[in-house]
Amino acid sequence: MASDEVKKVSLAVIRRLPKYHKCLGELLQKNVERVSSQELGRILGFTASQVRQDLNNFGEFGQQGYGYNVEQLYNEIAKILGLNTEHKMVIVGAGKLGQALAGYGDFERHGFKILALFDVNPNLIGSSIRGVPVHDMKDIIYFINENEVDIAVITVPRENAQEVADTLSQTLIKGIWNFAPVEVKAGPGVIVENVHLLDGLLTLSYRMNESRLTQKLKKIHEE
Amino acid sequence: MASDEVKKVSLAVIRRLPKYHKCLGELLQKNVERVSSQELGRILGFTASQVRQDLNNFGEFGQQGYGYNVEQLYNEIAKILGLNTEHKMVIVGAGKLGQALAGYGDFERHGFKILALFDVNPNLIGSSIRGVPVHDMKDIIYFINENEVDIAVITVPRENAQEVADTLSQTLIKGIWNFAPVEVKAGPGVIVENVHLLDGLLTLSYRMNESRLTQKLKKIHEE
DNA sequence: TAGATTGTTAATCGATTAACAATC
DNA sequence: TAGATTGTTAATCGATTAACAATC
Repeated sequence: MASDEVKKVSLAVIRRLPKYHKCLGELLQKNVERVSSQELGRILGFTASQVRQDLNNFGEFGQQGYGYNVEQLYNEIAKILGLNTEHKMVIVGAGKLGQALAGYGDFERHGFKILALFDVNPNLIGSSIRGVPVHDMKDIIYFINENEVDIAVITVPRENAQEVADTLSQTLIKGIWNFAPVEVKAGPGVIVENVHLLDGLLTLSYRMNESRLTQKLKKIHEE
Repeated sequence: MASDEVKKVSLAVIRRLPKYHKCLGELLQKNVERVSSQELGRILGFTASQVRQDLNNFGEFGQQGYGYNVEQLYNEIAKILGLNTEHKMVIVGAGKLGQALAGYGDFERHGFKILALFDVNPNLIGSSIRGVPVHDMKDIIYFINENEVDIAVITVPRENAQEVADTLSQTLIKGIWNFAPVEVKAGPGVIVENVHLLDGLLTLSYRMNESRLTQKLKKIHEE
């Protein structure tokens, strides 16, 4: 049964797809018509070889002697990323972070439409943030199922994050994007992407620390 | 000159360090005294072998027949991550995201002290957000140098991000944590960590799309 | 001492890079 | 046609896993 063996695409490749997508979008903006794997690699800091290997995971998008058509490749990658259909999102937690994400235009621009925020705070319920209404947390299950919401963003405090994920797992939601600093689990068929903001800061701190040490070592050596 | 060859630690290892740190912190909280590489790996989803390899990049922290002392290892990793000294941060951009980060307790808890927010908006300048004052962007160079600020967080709109990074490069700042959706560059000696929020969302979208396709394929096959 | 578990070397696996025939 | 650049196979490189002697 070799025919339906799904060639698993590695996470490393997947995490590069948004970079290609963004870069091609910028080229498109500049009215660039075609691009070679070499040029694309140069811009992104990848080798031409890697660019070709990456893209060939998904199909043959190029043409020998020509390269890749920017618009076509942009659209192909959008399709691979699932950006050809509009996604409907809700944000759970209407605190500062929830509000920040609700106002972040980049999401809408890529077809992620934010329908509502949800919160338990009666002072927030009924208000609206940059045109996005804040609803009562009590109504979330009904709302998600009724509006065929795809993706829920969790921006509640750590203590409540798993509980929210459990509630969401009872709905028709397909993806959870979690900003609370815990690894939340969801029901089967629900894809979870955990964001670890602190990790990025600690990595920065490590690199600052390391560069300081390296400089110190250099100095010692020069003496 | 083999003696000062710095064995470069791979990025993959570095990005795991915050996970070890967090996990050990939780074990410490639970008063667990010792932990084996096997147990630590089990919790984090790594192999015991990988745990030992990772840690041995930085020293010999364990003891045969015993494992690792939780508190000691926690402190060692904190030191490696540069968490033994307090870091001073400022946030550039007092919009919703800047405000959200200013109120995020996890940073302080790990020794990252937020001294101030900076903005150009006269309505915000002079106010304070959860005890953190908002200053005029004009004063940022003086403030950073005077207060020996380590790290600057950029939460301004994309258009202004590089300009802010250029300004910061004129100061004694050591690290930049950039949330604007552009890859900012900084002067020599300044470490930059770019956060790509949208990338995470696109990766989630890809995985949702992929799982949908996989299920479709399965169905076709079953028929 | 005996059992456990490390640090470390060797084997395996996977991802990146190089090379080149195919072809536009 | 000649030049360019792909898709793809082979070679290399690096990271993960396995194995085991050292030792607490």
